[in-house]
Amino acid sequence: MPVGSNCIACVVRGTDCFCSLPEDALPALSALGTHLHFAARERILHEGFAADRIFVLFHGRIKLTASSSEGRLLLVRIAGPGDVLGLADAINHTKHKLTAETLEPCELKAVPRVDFLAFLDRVQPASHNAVHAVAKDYDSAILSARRLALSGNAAGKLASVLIDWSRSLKSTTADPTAIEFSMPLTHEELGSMAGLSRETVTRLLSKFRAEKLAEQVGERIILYQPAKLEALYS
Amino acid sequence: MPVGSNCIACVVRGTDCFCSLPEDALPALSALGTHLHFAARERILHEGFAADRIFVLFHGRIKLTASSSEGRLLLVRIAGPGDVLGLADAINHTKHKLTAETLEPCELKAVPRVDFLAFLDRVQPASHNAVHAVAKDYDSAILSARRLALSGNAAGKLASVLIDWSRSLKSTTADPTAIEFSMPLTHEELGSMAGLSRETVTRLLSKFRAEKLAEQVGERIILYQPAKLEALYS
DNA sequence: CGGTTACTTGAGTTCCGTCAACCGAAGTGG
DNA sequence: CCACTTCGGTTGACGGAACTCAAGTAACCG
Repeated sequence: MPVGSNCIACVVRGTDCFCSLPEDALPALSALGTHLHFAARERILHEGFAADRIFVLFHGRIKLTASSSEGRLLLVRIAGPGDVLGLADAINHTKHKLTAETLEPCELKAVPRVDFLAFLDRVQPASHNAVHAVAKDYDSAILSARRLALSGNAAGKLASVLIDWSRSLKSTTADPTAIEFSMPLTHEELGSMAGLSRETVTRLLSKFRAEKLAEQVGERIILYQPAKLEALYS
Repeated sequence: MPVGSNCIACVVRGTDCFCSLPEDALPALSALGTHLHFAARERILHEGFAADRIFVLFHGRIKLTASSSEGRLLLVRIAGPGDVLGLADAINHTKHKLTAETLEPCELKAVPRVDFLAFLDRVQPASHNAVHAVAKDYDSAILSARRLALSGNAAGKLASVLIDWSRSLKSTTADPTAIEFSMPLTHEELGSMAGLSRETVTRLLSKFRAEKLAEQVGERIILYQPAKLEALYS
């Protein structure tokens, strides 16, 4: 029973996870909200809609995007187990700034906004986790902005996406050797992370392969020379 | 004595201000840290350095920027009275992601990280304000990212900067008439907010003036037709 | 097998960054 | 007071990087 509606027995908890709470506070978290299941490609949050509840993600990955009225898309972050969705906007009582869509079947818990705020007031250490969770959203937003503004050219932007993604997986100190990981995104989605068109992503990945910098095999990415990729932006 | 080292008598407090605390919690805030004065163009925080203290801004404006090693610059936000600087990174104990530089002479209070964390634990309602403050940083980061990624062309990006700035001043519902406000930024700085070159900003402002959309007079900006400007992005 | 979705590659075009020259205002120092 | 510098703004010319359009391929699934 690794993951489930029972927060007390759940093993997802890590330093970076919202559910990391003192033992005696877990029952209160566990009692909150209702457990839900979503299929792949379903929308959880809708940009522009009122933030009347938050979601805690147990299992699966969810992409968070901003969109323009012309259909242009920006992929800000991929959320994983232990992440909270819609927290900042629930606390400020503002409208959602991002749309959330499952990439695969997902398990999550929905908590009405008012219940969650009451929980934060009641269980003191949970405030820590809330700040931490918002700070995590902040980090990814800053990372997106940096990438879009500071990476000189298209190659730099794409390299930045790949490197940042690899960093988000393991916190090992910069290793000079190859890194391989799963990245279940289409070129279109990669493009919307880097602010590039689908075609440009394809062309650049071909170029990276030709130069032995990185390669895409199925849904796995291999970075042969992370250092050289990093040198593309700076 | 409108603004000073005495938090209890200070009038800056507003809904969006970190210093908005219950009466009985103000003395604790007031007792924290040391009061400092900075001249214009001084650096308060340095990107990449350890976040060992936070700053509360009393008076003056401060620009928050990210920079690439090649000298490219992104201006993320202008902080004003009541804002907290470096909060997210202090809480996560990560390095600063932005550089802070005064635009004009500033009064602020420096609080060592550990003292501030202790304060958050001790004074419960302060956690609310902390989340709120981080959420504010989050908002501006998202706004930057949106602008850079979703505004189709240069005109849209610049229009987005102007409109967002005007929105940050007054929360009046969208008024169709002209808006005038002070914007003490050079074209260079405007460019680094929009991800544009200095020359492009000049050209676009000339174009906006010719089309009676907006005008820059000294350090004041007048938006004659906010609606048409908004139509340039979206 | 048809249909869909994603990827690939080429050709044409446009937008904006860069380079360059110039101007006016403000500040500096003798 | 005036020469000098600096900074910010303005405008023109040019070129290149990336977007768009288009056509075709590959993989997958009913």
